[in-house]
Amino acid sequence: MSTKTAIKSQAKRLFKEQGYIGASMRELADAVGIEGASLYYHFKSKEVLLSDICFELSDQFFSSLHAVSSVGGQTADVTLSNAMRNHIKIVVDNIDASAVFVNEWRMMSEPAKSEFKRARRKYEVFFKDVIENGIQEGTFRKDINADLAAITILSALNGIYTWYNPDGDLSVEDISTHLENTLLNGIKH
Amino acid sequence: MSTKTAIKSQAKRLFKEQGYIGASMRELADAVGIEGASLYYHFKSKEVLLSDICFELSDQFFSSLHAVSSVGGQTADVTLSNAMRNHIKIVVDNIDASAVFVNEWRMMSEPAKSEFKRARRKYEVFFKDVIENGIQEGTFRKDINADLAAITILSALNGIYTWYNPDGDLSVEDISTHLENTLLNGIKH
DNA sequence: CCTACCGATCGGTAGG
DNA sequence: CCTACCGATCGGTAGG
Repeated sequence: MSTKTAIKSQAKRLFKEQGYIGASMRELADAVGIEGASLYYHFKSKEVLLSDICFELSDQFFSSLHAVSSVGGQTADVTLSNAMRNHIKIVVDNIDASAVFVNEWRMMSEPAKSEFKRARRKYEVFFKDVIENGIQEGTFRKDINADLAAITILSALNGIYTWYNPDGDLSVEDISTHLENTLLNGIKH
Repeated sequence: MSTKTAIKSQAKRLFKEQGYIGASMRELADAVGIEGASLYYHFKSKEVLLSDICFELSDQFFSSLHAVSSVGGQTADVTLSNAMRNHIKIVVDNIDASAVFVNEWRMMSEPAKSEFKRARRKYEVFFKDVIENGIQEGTFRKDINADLAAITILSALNGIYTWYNPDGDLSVEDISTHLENTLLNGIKH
């Protein structure tokens, strides 16, 4: 693993554990095994490190949507289920980066911050549109607010990083099945 | 409003906007209209401010549970619905504090941090127990994982602070109805 | 609640 | 990738 990759990897962990501002560049350098000043050979600033981490994950989320929407002729519930499962897998495979993505993006300055917000909104709108299609198809109930449902679902999926234990006995498959069930079918009989 | 109350109120806003570590005591003092050093007359340290904010909201959540469980003879779906609605109202009425509660509690040091985690887990377990009761009653489906469902529901409810707009056209009642519907009944027909 | 102050630490740069 | 360094800012205290 290159030094640059090692820096990014440790940055994800430290930004998650102590927050972007709480984690110092010296501490990061220590974790990697170099001097503080040497970090600036690899990254122009602390903030570039933050935006790299956030947009790297954002790109993964959009790749997933691209894969999901390139499969045509599915009913909305299948499309939504696929998008959710992909999202869950990305979060579980990138727990530290997900925490940064969810919590620390606000610390970016402009114009990166606005770009990030636009991307995140676009992602939410994809989910909203799938749900709206499902309502028109008759797959989903017509009394639901598609935008609110999309945000609710994504909140629950993004929350996974707060409780997921990589050493626990829940597989990605288990989590996907249960969350999909709860959010799409509800818990009532 | 007393100075102490004003400090806490501004601290909620600043901790939300800039994170606990990113918000400085000088900035907080400016927002209140006093000198930085004067804050220490009202609060022993920055961290006491943080834990006060977190535990104040935690207390509100537990008061709500107490009210919910003192009403006996309800089926689990009604109990869960009441607990969810109360939770949503507390979040919406305390948007800034909710952001701190969800994101910044990790910055507390021991023993407050462990105490906070225990309280939060106890709260989750209440939800889990209600769901388990509902499964045994036959109110809820028996193939759901009660603990996972509880955490999923609370993730979605806690996420409200990230998108709720106090000046928007969604009332607390609207939000409660839609989220309850989505999470308890699912979005499928 | 203020003035005056302090040691510690921060992100970042110069020059090699 | 390191040594040496810098201005700025931090949370907090002393004494009034």
